[in-house]
Amino acid sequence: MPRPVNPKIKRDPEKTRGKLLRSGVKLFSARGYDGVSVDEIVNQAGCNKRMLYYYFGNKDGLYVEVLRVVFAELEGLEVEALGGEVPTGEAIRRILGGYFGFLEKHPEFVSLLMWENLHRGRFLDAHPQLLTKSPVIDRLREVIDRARARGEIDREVDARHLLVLLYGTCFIYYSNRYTLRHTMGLDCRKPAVLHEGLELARDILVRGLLA
Amino acid sequence: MPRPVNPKIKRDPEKTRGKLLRSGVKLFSARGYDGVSVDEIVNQAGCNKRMLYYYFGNKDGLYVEVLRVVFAELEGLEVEALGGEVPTGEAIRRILGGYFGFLEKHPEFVSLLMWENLHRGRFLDAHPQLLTKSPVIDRLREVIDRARARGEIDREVDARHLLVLLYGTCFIYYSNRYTLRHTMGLDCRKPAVLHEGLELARDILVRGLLA
Amino acid sequence: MPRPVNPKIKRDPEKTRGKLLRSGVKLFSARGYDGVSVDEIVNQAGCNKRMLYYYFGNKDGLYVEVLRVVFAELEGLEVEALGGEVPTGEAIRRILGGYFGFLEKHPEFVSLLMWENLHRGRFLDAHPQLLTKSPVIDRLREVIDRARARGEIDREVDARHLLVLLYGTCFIYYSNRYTLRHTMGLDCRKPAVLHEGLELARDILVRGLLA
Amino acid sequence: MPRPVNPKIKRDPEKTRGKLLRSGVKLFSARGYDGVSVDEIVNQAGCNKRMLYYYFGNKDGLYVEVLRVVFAELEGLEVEALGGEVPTGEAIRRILGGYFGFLEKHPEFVSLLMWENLHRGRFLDAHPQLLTKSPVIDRLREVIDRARARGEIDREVDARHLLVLLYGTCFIYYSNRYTLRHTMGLDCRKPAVLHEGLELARDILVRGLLA
DNA sequence: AATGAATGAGGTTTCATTCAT
DNA sequence: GATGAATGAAACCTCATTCAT
Repeated sequence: MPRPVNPKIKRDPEKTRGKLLRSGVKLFSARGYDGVSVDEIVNQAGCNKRMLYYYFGNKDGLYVEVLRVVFAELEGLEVEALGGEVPTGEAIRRILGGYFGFLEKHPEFVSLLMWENLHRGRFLDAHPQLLTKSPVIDRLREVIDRARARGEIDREVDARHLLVLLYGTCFIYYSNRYTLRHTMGLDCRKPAVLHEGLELARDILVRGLLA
Repeated sequence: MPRPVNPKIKRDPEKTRGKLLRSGVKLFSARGYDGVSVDEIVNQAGCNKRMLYYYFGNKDGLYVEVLRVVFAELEGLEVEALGGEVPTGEAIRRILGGYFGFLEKHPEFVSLLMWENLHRGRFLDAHPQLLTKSPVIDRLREVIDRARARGEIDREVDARHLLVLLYGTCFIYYSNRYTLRHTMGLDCRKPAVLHEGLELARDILVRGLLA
Repeated sequence: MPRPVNPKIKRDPEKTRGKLLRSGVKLFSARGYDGVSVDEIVNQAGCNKRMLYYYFGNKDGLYVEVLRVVFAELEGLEVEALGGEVPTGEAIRRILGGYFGFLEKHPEFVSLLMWENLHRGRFLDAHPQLLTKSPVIDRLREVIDRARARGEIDREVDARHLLVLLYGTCFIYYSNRYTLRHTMGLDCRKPAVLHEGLELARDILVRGLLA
Repeated sequence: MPRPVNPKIKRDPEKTRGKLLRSGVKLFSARGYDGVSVDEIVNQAGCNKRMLYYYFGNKDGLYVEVLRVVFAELEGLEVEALGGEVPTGEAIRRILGGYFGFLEKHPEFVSLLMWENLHRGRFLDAHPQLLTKSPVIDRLREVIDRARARGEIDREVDARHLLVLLYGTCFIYYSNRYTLRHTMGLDCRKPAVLHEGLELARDILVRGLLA
């Protein structure tokens, strides 16, 4: 009598590795490197503790992979929409809208970026390829150049600093979500509040650049 | 007969408490709640471990005191400069300059605020008085009202969102110091870079508001 | 009603440290650094695991202290008996007897010396003061000089190599106790066997030196 | 129809087994049973961990095979040179020279013998055939008998103890290589030092036996 | 007010071994 | 004959906290 094929596939390397990685993303972004124990990660992943070391070497190794995966989400930030004949104001509006949308959709990105800054770039310095130069900068520089050629902008504008201005305007709504409630009385979990912030930023920054 | 006061006071409660508090500020801001051990704090403070429990109850207690002390530094943020007849543009310029100056002088404030946001306001929720509403908001509202009355501003502007815009513009240069190096190629430790950022922000935001 | 004085003294630092040290001597000599776990040591010492780290820093720290204590037993090896007017042959006999007696009384010394040699002097290189130059060498050199002056020895004899010869003759009976049973059929646990070895060594080495 | 033999043999059982064995010899002799992990052995052997269990059952099994191989090297110790008409003094000189040469050429033998003694013959007791009685003893007994018959030796000499004396004299230079540097100031890695030791031993032991 | 000694739980990592293919 | 995946136990060490003085 032939032994029936076991329907439970027990050995599935990619699945185990993937579950560990997803648990890592979730927990590390929520509580930071020091706030998460290896035990918690493997419990959440539903696998043996030894497997983490098998696939990632150690806790650091998993953390680096988590950063790699989450920071790679940046590639999903559309930048093509800036090319060609887009009017300058519209370009600025699109960048701001793009950042708000991206940060809204990727809270783990916000958190991990903050953890990394608090750790003084501890892991980024060891693995510089994890976070590369933003491709938006070059597009923004083109936008600025075109606008200056057309006379819409009447002075020199450093694309890097302008981008930081745009980015910081959006980032604060997600990074400081909890303290803004206390200091500004704004509940940044409400879509309406975020929308108000985005629209004010669009209004002022477009005017300010083109004035 | 009263015991004569020993001129050599060996026990100096305030000194010990103060040293613990300063060690806590330094270490908690640098490495966060989970990244610091009680042993490290008392070693840095040069006192016995038991003293921490004597003065602050436990690790949490010290942490809360650290937040209290550091967040209280906000009171040093001069806001009087906005009163009276300051022109609108100048007011915006002063707020931006004030934030840059404050964040530059209080790196522990930046860090602890970030830790607290990453912890979803864990300690702030339990101790709401640690971080109160910014007094700048009301001053800014007055500035806006005056400007609208004079016709310098031709639309409704929410003071809270405007302040977030101003604040976020400054905060990003300190909170994301390490990742901006990778993504924007900006070294925010250099005074010149910070100065460029401040001036661009002043230029664009003043124009944008008054346009 | 006054609370009676607790007769059980619970806090006795020197006792705890001492028990840890004695457990270390016993276990490390019996099974080597790698063969013993911290848990075993503290169980044997009857104290908490944390105490080992409190008193010795880590496993290495305890091991070094163990070496220090056991190697210091060498100081008990009497060397005064060689001074003065002792005849040359008697001096050699005394050294051999002294070594046999010492090794017999200090089996942990034999073991730890062997472990250390197998580890290529790993700990000794880091702590050279643990094992200093044998004071017997100088005494033996005097013995040789006197004997040469008297004409009892008719050639140059290097005291260092002569001492190794004496020492090796004794040491092998303790270091190779288990394999000598297989290769030579000698049970070195029996006092009679050791006595035979000592007497043959005395006979041959005294004759050989003075011939 | 017979399946044609594949000329490219990918599976080479003896090669894998041999590599594991050589890795075992190298690592076990250098760091002892407890100091080596199965992972290290298979990494050094360049094969899969499962292979160790396939060929040797478990870690113990490999260790026993390692002892077998290394202890079998003893057979290479020439003893024929003692036969026949060799003068007594020359026989002693040859045994000493033979031991020095053998120990020099087989450092793993020295180490594994020491590990085994430190483990109180743990593996030898379970596998007594690993280390058999030295054939040199019988030859030495013949030498002694002949010498006594010729009147060169004027007293009873136990061949076993004499051989331990010869052996211990040589062994100490290799077993205690590291501690002799500290206690005697002798660097036993230098050929000149070993040569001095051998010659002094020859001088004294031949004289002492024949006196 | 201040201290050194002590604790149990939990931290990260490595161990020898076996499973399923 | 050979492999990568998986496991539970145990390794060394650190944690926040409390006790007895």
